[in-house]
Amino acid sequence: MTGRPAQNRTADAAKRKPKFRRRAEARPDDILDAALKLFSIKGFSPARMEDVAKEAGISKGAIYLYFPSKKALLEGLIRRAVVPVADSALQMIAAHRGDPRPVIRKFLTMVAGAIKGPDGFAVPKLVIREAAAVPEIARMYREEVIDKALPAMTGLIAQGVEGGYIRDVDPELTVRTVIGPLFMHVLLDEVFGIRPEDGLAIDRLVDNHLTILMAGLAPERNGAR
Amino acid sequence: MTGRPAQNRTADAAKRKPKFRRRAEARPDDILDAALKLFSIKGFSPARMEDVAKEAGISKGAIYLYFPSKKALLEGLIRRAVVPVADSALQMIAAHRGDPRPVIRKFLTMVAGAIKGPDGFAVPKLVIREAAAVPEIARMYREEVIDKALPAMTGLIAQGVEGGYIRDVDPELTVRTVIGPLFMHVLLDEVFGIRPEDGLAIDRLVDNHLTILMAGLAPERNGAR
Amino acid sequence: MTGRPAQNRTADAAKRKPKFRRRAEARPDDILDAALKLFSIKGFSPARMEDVAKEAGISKGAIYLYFPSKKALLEGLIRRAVVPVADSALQMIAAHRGDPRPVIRKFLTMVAGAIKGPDGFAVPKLVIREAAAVPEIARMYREEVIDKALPAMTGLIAQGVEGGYIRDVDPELTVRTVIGPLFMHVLLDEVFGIRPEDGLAIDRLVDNHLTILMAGLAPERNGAR
Amino acid sequence: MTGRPAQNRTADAAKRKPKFRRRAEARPDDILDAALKLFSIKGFSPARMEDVAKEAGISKGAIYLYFPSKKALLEGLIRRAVVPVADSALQMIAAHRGDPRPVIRKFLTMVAGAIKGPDGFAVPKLVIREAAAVPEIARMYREEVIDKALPAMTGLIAQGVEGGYIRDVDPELTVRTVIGPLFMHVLLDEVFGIRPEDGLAIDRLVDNHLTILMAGLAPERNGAR
DNA sequence: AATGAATGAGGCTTCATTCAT
DNA sequence: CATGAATGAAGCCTCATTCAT
Repeated sequence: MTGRPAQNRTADAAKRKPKFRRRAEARPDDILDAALKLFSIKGFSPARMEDVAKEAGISKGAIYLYFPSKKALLEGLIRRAVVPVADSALQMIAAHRGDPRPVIRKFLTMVAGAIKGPDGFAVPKLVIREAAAVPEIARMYREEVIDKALPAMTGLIAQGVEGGYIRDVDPELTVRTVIGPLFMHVLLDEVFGIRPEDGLAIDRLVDNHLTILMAGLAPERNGAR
Repeated sequence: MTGRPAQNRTADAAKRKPKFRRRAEARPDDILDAALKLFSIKGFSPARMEDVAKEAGISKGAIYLYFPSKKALLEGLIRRAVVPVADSALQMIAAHRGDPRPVIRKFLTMVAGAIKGPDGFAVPKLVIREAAAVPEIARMYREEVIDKALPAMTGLIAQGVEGGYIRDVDPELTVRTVIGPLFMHVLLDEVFGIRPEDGLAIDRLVDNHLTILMAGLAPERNGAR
Repeated sequence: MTGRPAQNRTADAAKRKPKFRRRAEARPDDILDAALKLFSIKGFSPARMEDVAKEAGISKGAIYLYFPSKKALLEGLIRRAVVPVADSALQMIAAHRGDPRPVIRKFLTMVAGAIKGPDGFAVPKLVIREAAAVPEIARMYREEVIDKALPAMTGLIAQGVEGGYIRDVDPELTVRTVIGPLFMHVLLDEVFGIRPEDGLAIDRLVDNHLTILMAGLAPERNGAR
Repeated sequence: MTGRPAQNRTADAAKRKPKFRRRAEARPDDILDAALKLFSIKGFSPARMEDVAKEAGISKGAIYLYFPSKKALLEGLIRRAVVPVADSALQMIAAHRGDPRPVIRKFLTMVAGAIKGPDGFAVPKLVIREAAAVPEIARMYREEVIDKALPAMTGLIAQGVEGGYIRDVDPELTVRTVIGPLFMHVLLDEVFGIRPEDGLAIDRLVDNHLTILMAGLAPERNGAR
């Protein structure tokens, strides 16, 4: 759950290519954009440095002016995407008091928004794919994203249970129920191309999920079950 | 959501190797076991045929007696895992009439059981990883698993809504809410090593999720919303 | 001072090449022969593995079946050449008692013989060239050859001085006078193509050198100097 | 046997670099100094132009303002070192009449002096290393140094023999006996780090060698041998 | 004149695949 | 059937050289 703006410098670079030599400016970012694209399409290992270079509008060797190795490219990719997440959304959650359900609603909406953009899910998907082979990126992503987001949500739910806003559930496991559906929705789309007829429909997904979730988390009326 | 019955011949083969010449039958399955293991650990592309051979207790060349290429190994892997799923569980679902919620409960429990075993999630994870690079396996898995399971569940929910057993939700999207949490739970475990303190706890996860889910799907008491 | 027989398997291999695949036998030695040749001609760094392979009559990849890297090839080269030297000639020297001058004569003749063959000096020359860049080979050659030969000669001379067979010289430095000329002779030939009109004439060189050396080492007649 | 007068501007340049922009003159010499240092340490081929530039305190591109290629750098190096030798010492030798042994003594002392300085042997060693790969430098060094020094010494000895100052030896081969030990001494030091306990001790080496050499060259007393 | 970013040919090494045994 | 030596295409990375600034 991250995403990155990724300005399309790539296209511009391609146009300027006719010139024999080019000049510096935002090269590392261009390269990371290109790498993200190709690693996403072909996977880290099969993607060729030459293709990344071409996509970035530079030469093979130029990449090594900014990144010492292919693996460093991957790590740089994750690192760049991971930084902004850290503090932005989570303050809101951790600081909350009172009924946590509006916060949950806001959180899911926010995540949905981040994912909707083009390649909004590219980095997480890449992490999932390559985590087994490149443990560093799994660790980095875990430490910077998961280990911050998950406890925040868990705490929010725990506090909701204590405050009587939420039925007596296991907070740690309930987090899966909260975000799992959103995750699954995107994965079905990204991996198998499975999506509702009217496009990604991520807003409708969140709405539908929230309807069920809120009812499901609501404290039992009297004691019925 | 599959798993592979394929008994762990791998380990046995390795043990017997030094002694007796390996048995002549069941070779392809041994190879697929080895391939699954190595593709899971290192990824498809970085895994070497030689390692697969060693893991299977045979020679490099012997693999090619049964599989024409590395890619065929991957496809064979998916195909093997995919076949049994097809018909087993889904009949139950498609055939159902009446309150669908017990079926949902049974379904999730069943899937949880399949995943719990060692490498019960290996194949789906492999599909997720390699789908972008090897479209064939994405297609195959989609056609054989997803396109059977998803509509079955969707129909079950739709019918539940019609029958008044389930609140008025979008069946297609609700499927994500039903199975997403289970999926997320396993992925957190497999990719990041994140799991509850008492182990995978997949049964507790299902219990907790079902509690929320059933309450969330229950028809509104009178008509409020 | 070493040399190696180096049977010309190379040529034969070339003839057999028309066959698509070849069989194993003395492959590592063939490869070392080829490597020695090419490293000698072009130097270690500029020599290409592909050329070594071609010279050896095999494919690029086949080299790596026997040697893990280019550097290992160089080290293997030195190691192979170095082993035989160790014990052969030096026993004679170390064991000697009495007038050492006949032994010196024998020693120089022996070394001259070893050098005379084709490429008899190839390995030492390679060591000299690459020692600065690949310290391992310098160390290996030093430990296996120099550190055995030099002390043996030094001891021989020291004992000759003590026994009154040799004038009062510094044994450690005199070793340079004993073998330096032979060394210089070969180097002039190998590096600059400078040799007497009648070919390498190494026997004549030794004769001439011995004449001077023996007179030079002889104890002073009465006491003059 | 040469050495290079070229004052060690290298070290100075490095020190001044951070402060003032470097002086505009004498750049080529700085570059050659840097090149000599790096070629000596790593060898011609492995040494990188960038490192040479850094060592010289200038930029990569600046080298190409003075030398058209890496090879030209090597050749320039040799050429610079070679010029002074040509005329200086050899006049003395060629012009000599009478007993040549004092001249030999003077010559060896002179060469020893040239070698003693830091890197006094760097160029010859470089020539030896790269001669096989870059024939131009071998030829140049030969023509400018060897072909001048060797015949001069040969002639000196020949004349000594004719004049009865030296025993009846082959002048061409005797040259090896005269200078070989000095050469060997330095090579043992430079290549293998082998030197007498009290340092290079090149003066003692020359003394010891001369003792033997003079006695060895002296005409036979009456006829004994 | 000087810089150093950029290029791209080329080298080492890997590994899927073949095939002689 | 099985083996594993051998092949050779291909990938990562280096670095001499160029040239826009």
